Amino acid sequence: MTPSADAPLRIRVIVDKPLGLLDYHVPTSLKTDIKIGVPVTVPLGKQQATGYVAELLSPEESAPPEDFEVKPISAVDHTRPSLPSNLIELILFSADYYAATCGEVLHAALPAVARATTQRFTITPDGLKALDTNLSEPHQQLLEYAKERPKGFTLTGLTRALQWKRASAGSRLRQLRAKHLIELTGAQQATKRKLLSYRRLPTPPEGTSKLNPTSQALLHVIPTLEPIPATRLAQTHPGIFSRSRLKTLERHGFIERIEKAQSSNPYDITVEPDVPPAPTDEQAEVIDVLREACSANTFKCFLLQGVTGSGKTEVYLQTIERCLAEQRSALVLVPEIALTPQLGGRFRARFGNRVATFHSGLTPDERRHEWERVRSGEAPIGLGARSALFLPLKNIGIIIVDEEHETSFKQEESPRYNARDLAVLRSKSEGAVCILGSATPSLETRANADSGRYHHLRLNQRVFNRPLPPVEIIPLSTTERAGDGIFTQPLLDALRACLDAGDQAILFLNRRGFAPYVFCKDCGTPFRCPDCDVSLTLHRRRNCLMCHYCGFEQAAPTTCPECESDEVGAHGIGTERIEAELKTLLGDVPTIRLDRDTVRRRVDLENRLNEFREGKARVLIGTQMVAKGHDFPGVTLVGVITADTSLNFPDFRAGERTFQLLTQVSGRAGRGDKPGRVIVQAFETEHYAVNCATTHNYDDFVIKEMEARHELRYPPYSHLAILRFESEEEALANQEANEATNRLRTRTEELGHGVSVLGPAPAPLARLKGIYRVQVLLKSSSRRQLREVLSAAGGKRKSGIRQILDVDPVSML
DNA sequence: AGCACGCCGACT
DNA sequence: GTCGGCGTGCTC
Repeated sequence: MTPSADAPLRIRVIVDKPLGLLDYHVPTSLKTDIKIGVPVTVPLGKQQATGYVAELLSPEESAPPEDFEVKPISAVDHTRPSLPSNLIELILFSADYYAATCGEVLHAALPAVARATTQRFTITPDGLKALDTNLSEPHQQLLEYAKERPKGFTLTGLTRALQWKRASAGSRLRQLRAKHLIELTGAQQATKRKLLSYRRLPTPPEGTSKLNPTSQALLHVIPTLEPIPATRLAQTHPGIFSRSRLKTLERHGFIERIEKAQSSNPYDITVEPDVPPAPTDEQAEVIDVLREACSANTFKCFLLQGVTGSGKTEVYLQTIERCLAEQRSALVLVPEIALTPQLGGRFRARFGNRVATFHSGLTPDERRHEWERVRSGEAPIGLGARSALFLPLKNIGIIIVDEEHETSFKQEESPRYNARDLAVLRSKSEGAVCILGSATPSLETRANADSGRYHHLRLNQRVFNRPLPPVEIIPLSTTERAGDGIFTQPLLDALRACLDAGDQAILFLNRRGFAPYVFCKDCGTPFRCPDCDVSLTLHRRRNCLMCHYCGFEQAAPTTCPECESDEVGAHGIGTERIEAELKTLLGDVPTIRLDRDTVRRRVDLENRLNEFREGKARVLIGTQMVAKGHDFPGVTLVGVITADTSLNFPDFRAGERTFQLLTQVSGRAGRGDKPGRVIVQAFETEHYAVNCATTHNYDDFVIKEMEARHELRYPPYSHLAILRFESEEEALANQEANEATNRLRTRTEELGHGVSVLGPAPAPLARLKGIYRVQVLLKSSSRRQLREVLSAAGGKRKSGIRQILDVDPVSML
């Protein structure tokens, strides 16, 4: 029975604040507009907040509450788009599952697009007069800042510029506003600017010769077909770009200005349409199965396990094609690091502007435009990292998670969601097909495939039947070393042979800097980070010691601060040291180093990888950055300097990570016409994570690793949650952790549940950025029981301490 | 997140 | 004595 038209309507709203659902009632006049997903403006304390309708309560459910007053919503916000109800549902579920507020999830889900408006402030005439009067120093600074910005400024901008805490910046702003020295001038969307794009006109006007050479050059980098945004031109051709030059070109009729960008993904604007290649027999079989599942219109989850180079992307493309043909949309999630224009390029080549891509290189304008293209249905394919999970797609037919084992799908701040797991859930609630793709599936996913919950598909052959490269394993403990001991003789010989043959090589070590341990040779004192529980790494190029966790930096010492000895030693190997040693051993072989020290932004990575691909260097030295997804046809040798660096991490997934990394990096060899070769140096040559990677034997690895997990009751044989307490005061952190543990233990006993409460214990990184970290680990074979126990976790809020709940953690550190 | 309330030190 | 700084708590 439908509620009568005059019955009071009560709703629950997700506001764009870190809060839970809030109740409001709807004035009769607004009733007809109210549906799930509709944007509304609501009174919240003294202010107006923006939010979305999440629930319509039936009259029976909406008994007037005792403890608060239900206010009416102010208005339906017609300036912002509605969200599809399936997205609202996903947000509510995620908040509940990961113990976050739905406001936080909303915030993470919407790219500053349909979100709240940013308030802009300006100085008033009174404010200008008040400068240099007897105001407090911070107030003076604030007014100075405001004076410089007649167009207005935001709280965030102010906070950043003056390096204040947000809270104090806010209260100072409020104080000045109360005195009418600052006023609120607008609450428009922060990015109101139009995206200016330019297109070269096919018929140039008379008198081309009048242009100076620079303008000529600029003219020629402007495409004739698709307009290119001015911002992009500025980035790609900083030498010849200038705003006035563009204006001149426009005035003389060489180019035209387009205000609303037609192609919103200027990043890879020059992609040529491709023709789907004929799939291999193996691919064809898999594509058939997946297409059939898509046409069935019901939820089904697949694990697509394909060795590196087996052509998973082509399988995705051809399966999506079927979905689109059936008028359904597609969502593709890729790990952060793989978010290269390359993959986006392949999708755009196949599907043109039906793809909306999201990566960190987009400006807010572009991001917002892509989001709107998805929402309006113009782009039925959404491609992006983690947060793309929340794209407002309607009628989803397929969700693909590529490299599903990657840990970057898990957000390491609240809301601590795992996009891979939520992808499966979203597929289920949409009746869509889900594909989890990987060469080395996570143990969790593998277990689901083994149990039959997921359907297991395999691609065992590389395209063109290229063999996987043979892997030789060299024991570091017994093999003769060359030079200062980084290279064993066999690896050095292989490297020389590779270079002599005119080929390229990759050297991999998962550790940057020169040496990870620095100490006094006389008294043995190690150099440690003053704020973290880790040792400092020597960076020789920058001549400093660095903490890789907090960024602390100090000049490289020449004497020991304890005993004043001038014998300071450095132990261990980092990528920087490999580069130096290579110079010693091989002379002037051109090398490229790839790690966080040499690659700051995505474009750096792209540029360096391109340089290497084009043969500008012979050896590529790097951390895990070199391991992921790039094709280097010229590479015939991959050398792993120390395979077991990541094996000794105090995390039960250390073995899995090591295996995955080794498999990935091995896959870089032999991707061209020449066969490849991989040499792995290791201390623990007998460890199965090393062993199985060298024999390309995922299945054996899984058997061994599953045994270990089973024995210790770790996932996939249990579900985990970590409750962590962080405080500058060690005692406080311990005390809170103890109290919480007692509450949790009492609860488990009361409920008679099979939930283990382990700890409290210092986190593996017991101190980080000056904060002590104590944690409790909860294990249970039943998710439901785990959740029930966790409900006892919440103590009362206390100052000086932060409590973090991490459901399904991917990192124990 | 923002905003108000309420408690402590440097000024009239 | 008050002003104004920042810590704590609440928002349907």
